[in-house]
Amino acid sequence: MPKKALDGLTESMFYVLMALMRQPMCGIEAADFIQKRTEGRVALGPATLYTILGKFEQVGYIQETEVVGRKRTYAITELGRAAYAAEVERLERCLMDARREERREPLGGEDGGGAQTRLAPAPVPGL
Amino acid sequence: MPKKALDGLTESMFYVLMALMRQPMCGIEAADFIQKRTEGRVALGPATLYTILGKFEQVGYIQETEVVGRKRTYAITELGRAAYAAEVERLERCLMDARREERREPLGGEDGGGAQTRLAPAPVPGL
DNA sequence: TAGATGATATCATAAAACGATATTAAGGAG
DNA sequence: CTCCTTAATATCGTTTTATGATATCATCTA
Repeated sequence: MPKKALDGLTESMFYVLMALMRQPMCGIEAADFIQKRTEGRVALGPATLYTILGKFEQVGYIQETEVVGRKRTYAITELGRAAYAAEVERLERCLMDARREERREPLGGEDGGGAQTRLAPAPVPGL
Repeated sequence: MPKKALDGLTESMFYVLMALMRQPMCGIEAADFIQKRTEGRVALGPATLYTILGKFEQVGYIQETEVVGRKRTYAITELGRAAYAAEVERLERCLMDARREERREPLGGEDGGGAQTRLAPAPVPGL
């Protein structure tokens, strides 16, 4: 979700935080965790992985806690936990909205008198 | 999610499809719908909106069904419905993984004998 | 001294987001 | 018909993220 940085995480970012929620670990360990937790569905290459770790350290979502040789261990911060929680909520809201649509729940807009979406002819299934 | 185009929709894209799932409509109507359905949480500007509509028409997620003056009405296609359904599933999987983590469910990796994630000291809450 | 291995770092390119601004069509007032 | 307003779409330019490929660097082993 470009432009408004980190307002709404990408899937990769979300899983990186999830990994560090579990326990402090290094980049490779996080990538391994993600692959296992998602059963292979999500797999981060090194570029994506370290780009995200760098960004997260910059903004204070994670913190380096140990360096052994080249291996850097990161722990999630309070700010990072908050971002993770916010992201869970965002995902839940998306799904909630989807379910509301399935039920064709009416919209609750400010005014309610919008010009258009008054539930018309019904979606042509033939397309 | 750049690079691998449209593999995993962005939030904006997801809601555009949701709008057209409801009924065929034009860009502005979709934007209005989104703002109402999300209670203002998601608001697309014209640039984002028409970029997405253009892209979606290119890849066949939507189809122009009517042009009245400058107003173009779009309908979702079968391909678009499939993409929407896939996205719902992706979101559900993300949340499922998050819930599994909360419960500290063990990972079910191919081998199970990964080097690291053996659930260690417990996440330091002090950070 | 190599060489293998584990881990991180960077480059270059593509995709997406989005504010700002421009363009265009239709309809109404005079 | 001409001018103005309004609704709707289109495009520019910049920022942010994603990612394959490749490079670097530390540690261990022989």
